[in-house]
Parts: sequence; structure tokens; C-alpha cells
Amino acid sequence: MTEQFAHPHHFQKDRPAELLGNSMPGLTDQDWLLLGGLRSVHRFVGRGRHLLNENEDVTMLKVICKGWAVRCSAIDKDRRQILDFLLPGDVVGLNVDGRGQALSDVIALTPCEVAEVDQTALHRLSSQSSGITDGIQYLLKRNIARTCDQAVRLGRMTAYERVVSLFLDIFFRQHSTMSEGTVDFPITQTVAADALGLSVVHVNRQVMRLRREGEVALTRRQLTLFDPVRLSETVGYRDRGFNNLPSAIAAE
Amino acid sequence: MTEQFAHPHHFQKDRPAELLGNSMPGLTDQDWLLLGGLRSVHRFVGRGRHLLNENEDVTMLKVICKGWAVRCSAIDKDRRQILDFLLPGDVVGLNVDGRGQALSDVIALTPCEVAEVDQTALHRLSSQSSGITDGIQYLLKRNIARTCDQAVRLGRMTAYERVVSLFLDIFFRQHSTMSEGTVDFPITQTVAADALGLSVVHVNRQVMRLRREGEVALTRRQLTLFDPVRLSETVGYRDRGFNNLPSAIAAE
DNA sequence: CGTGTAATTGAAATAGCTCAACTAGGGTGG
DNA sequence: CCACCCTAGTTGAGCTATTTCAATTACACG
Repeated sequence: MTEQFAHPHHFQKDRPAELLGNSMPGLTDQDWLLLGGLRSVHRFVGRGRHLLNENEDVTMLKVICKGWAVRCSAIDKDRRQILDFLLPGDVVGLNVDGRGQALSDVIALTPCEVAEVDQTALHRLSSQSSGITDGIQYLLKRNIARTCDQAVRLGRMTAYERVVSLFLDIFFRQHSTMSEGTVDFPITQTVAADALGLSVVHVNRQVMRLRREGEVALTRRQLTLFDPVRLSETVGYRDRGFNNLPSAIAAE
Repeated sequence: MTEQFAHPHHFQKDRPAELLGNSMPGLTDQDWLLLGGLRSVHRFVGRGRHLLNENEDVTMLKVICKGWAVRCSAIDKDRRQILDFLLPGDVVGLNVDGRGQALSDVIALTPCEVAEVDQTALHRLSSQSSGITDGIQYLLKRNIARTCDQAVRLGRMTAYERVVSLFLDIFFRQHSTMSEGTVDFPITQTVAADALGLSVVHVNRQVMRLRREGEVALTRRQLTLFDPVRLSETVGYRDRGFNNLPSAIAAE
């Protein structure tokens, strides 16, 4: 399918291991060594291509090195729900059902670079190091947290709140203070609509409103929040301690 | 003693070790022994009482031995989103943020009996047995699957579909064939509304419709589905392999 | 037997959707 | 360099699913 871009000669040991390790707090030097020894295959995936298909047997984990992707479940031809956005460092293939099959599709939102790691190889490492075991658990817990927040958004927030809350999520995944700032935002309004359970038209109206209110600037690829604190308060945003906000660091 | 735990299915389901072990497939006899040796404290929790508060530091895991609970996040005084239903065998305390604090409240839906287990004690067991490590991962993955399904429901299904899909979920968690049957259903329409992101009134209208269509019978505590197969097809229900449906067993 | 919680039903209000038309850019080929 | 497309964004107008409000009925439980 999408695997025609493999570069078998080009084994990049450092970057995938580094990205993976950075997503797992509390690794020892020994753990880093083990991770560094993981054999990985680097691949390029074009925008819109699948990194994973729902119900596919997951044998390889994929660490996103560059680009953005979405985890997404299609319920019929013209309804799909985006469950999560994946940024560099995120791992594809952890969300599986009781048979080890993928729970949802994963689709490249921008051209992506991923490092493929054999699942059983990582499992083997994990049995040698409790740090890595804990690291995988940490990634699973982060996925749970994101999906819970997503469910609350979808179930009990107004359109306006959903948009703000998505903006805050994406913002704080890239920005580590509570002050004004600009971050990458390669998310079209159509994609945002599928993430927020709204129609494109209605997403657009909320974005327009936020612009009129002077809360955000939004171009094709960049999002600026002018007062993240105020926005956080208006929608009851809660940091979950998986980003790099000071509160999380302070609580260590 | 060893022999007692080797055949879990033949034993009563109300003991913490059995309940926990039964939720973790693929345990060895040795794993069962370890679990059986876990010290646990038995508690009774009244209906409506909290088993866990959002943001509470989680030091104890609680295995539900009897009764039902909900995992639920309050966004303000009169909006809350129920994320999951917990039945006997489910574990309270796995869904935590990056600081080890609970992501959501857990509230007893009926009077509950729980077995409290020290988290670090279980963690210690887990470092002695890869079966138990995998078991915990399995529980986390099940939580992810449930929350993903919940997000799809909330984001992209009509009211009618949401109700049917919740009924199917609850049904197949207690019924292991695709044929007509009756299961426990201690869920008031108000509670269902908070789980489905709908108003009580509208939930009621969907239930009435389902009754009129002859699809369900629903009393205060019992739910009957007359044709689960047809219902599954109309809402695109997918079994995730965490219940006891034949498909799951067959795929082993 | 009362009393409070849960279910049911109708009617009016509304948040969000659909349809449709139009604008703005960004890339591509001639 | 322009003409052309194609995708993304924007806006208006009418429609509908769902909510809110309000009133009534059933039901469990002390």
C-alpha cells in the first residue's frame, strides 16, 4: 500500500530512539542504550495516505518523526470521527483491540516521516527494562487522557467551546508557557470539523467569531492565541501533565 | 491452592484476584498465584458515592467486585460527561494523567463492593511477571477502545444510533451470543443522557421509538434486545474483542 | 399511603446542519 | 507570465434535530 518509500539502506538509529525516549519520562541511561539499539526502518508517507488501517493486524509500531497525522474512525462513507492528532514523537499502533487489530485508521495530514519498529522487538526490550515498560504504559495513559478529553468535548461542549478547546490542545502541545504565541496548525477547517463533530460551515463561523473577538489569528498553517489564559478559563481547559507546561514540570 | 487458581472460570466471580485475573487473558498458574497473594481491603460504597475524585492522587487501585459505577467528568455545575460504565471485574484508578492524578470521577451507580489493592504492590508483582504486565496493558487498551467508541458515538452518531449503540455495548458486556437476551441495566434515562451527550427528554423519545419498533424491552433494571444482529447492523456496531463474543474466542 | 425520583408527553425555542453561491489562494501547465 | 483549476474558506437563508420548559403520570420505598 503505502510502503513503496522504504529506504532500507538508510537506518537512522538516533532519531526514532530519541523521539520515542523523549516521550517516555524517567528512562535510565541503560534504557536509552536499549532503545538506541532498536532496529528501525525509515519511511515516507504522502499526505492523505494511510499509516494504518482499522482492523489491520499491528505488527509494527511507527514513531512519527516528521509531519502530522490523525487517528480516525469512519462510520460510513460520509461520516468520520477524528479521535486524535499525532505529532512528531507520537506512536502509531498502540491503540488496538483485544485481538491486536488497530482500533482506527491513521492518516497522514501532512507528508510524514516515520520510523517503523518491530512490535515484538520492543516487547522484548520491555521485558528487560521496567523503565521501558513504564514508558509504554505512559504512552497508553496519554492516549487515554487525550481520548477522554475528546469525548468530553464532543459530548458536552458547545461548538464555540469545542473549537477553543481544540485550539488550546494543539497550542499547548507545541508551546510550553501560558503566554501569547504562534504554533503550527496544518489543520483545515474540514479536518477540524471531523475532529469536533461539527459541520465545516459551523466551524468556520466559530473561527470567524474568535477572530472578531481578537482571540486568535489563523492562517493556513499557523495558529496564534493572544491570551491563552483567558481562553483556558472560558472553556475550563485542564492541562493533563503530558505536555511541557510549567505546572507539569513543577509537579515532578 | 495452585490448583484452585488454575481454573478461574470454575470459581465464583466475587473475589478480587479472580475478578482481576479473569480480566487479564493469558495468565500462567504462577501469575494466578501472585495475584492470589495480593493483599486487598474490601469496601462497600453507597450508590451515588465517589469511588475516586478527578485530580485525586491515585495510590490504590480498586477492583469492582459487585455493582456498577460510572467514570465521569464534570465540566460545570450542570454539565457532565459519562465516559464509561464499570462492571464487576473492571478496575478503578488506571486512567490517570501525567502526574498520576485521576482523569475523571468514578461514581457508584448502584451500591458497590470493591477490593482495594495497593498500586505499588501490583506494580511490584508486575515487575516479577510479564503476564501481569501484559494484563495491565490489556486493561489500558480496553479502556482506550471503550473511550474511542464513546467518542465516535458522541461525535458522529444521531440520537437514535447513540442509544442503540449504548444498548449493544452494555448488552454484549454481559451476554456472550448474538441471540436475543436480557441483561442487567441499572441505568436511568438521566444517566444514559449524560453518557450519550443528549437531554433526558430526547433519550426518552428514542427509547419509546425502539419500544414501538419492537426492538427492545426496558424496565428499570433490565434490558432485552430482541434482535441484536439487526440492531448491530443498523448502527454499524463493531465488537472489539474484549467481551466474550464467539468472534473474539474464535480469533484466539 | 405519602413522597420523592424516574419516565413520559406536548409545545416552543434554538443550536447546528444543509444547500448553494461566491471569494481567495496556491500551484500547474501552456 | 497568465489562465486555469482545485482546494479551502466565507457568507446567507431555510431547515431539522435536539433542547428547554412545563406539566403529568408511573413507580419504588419507607
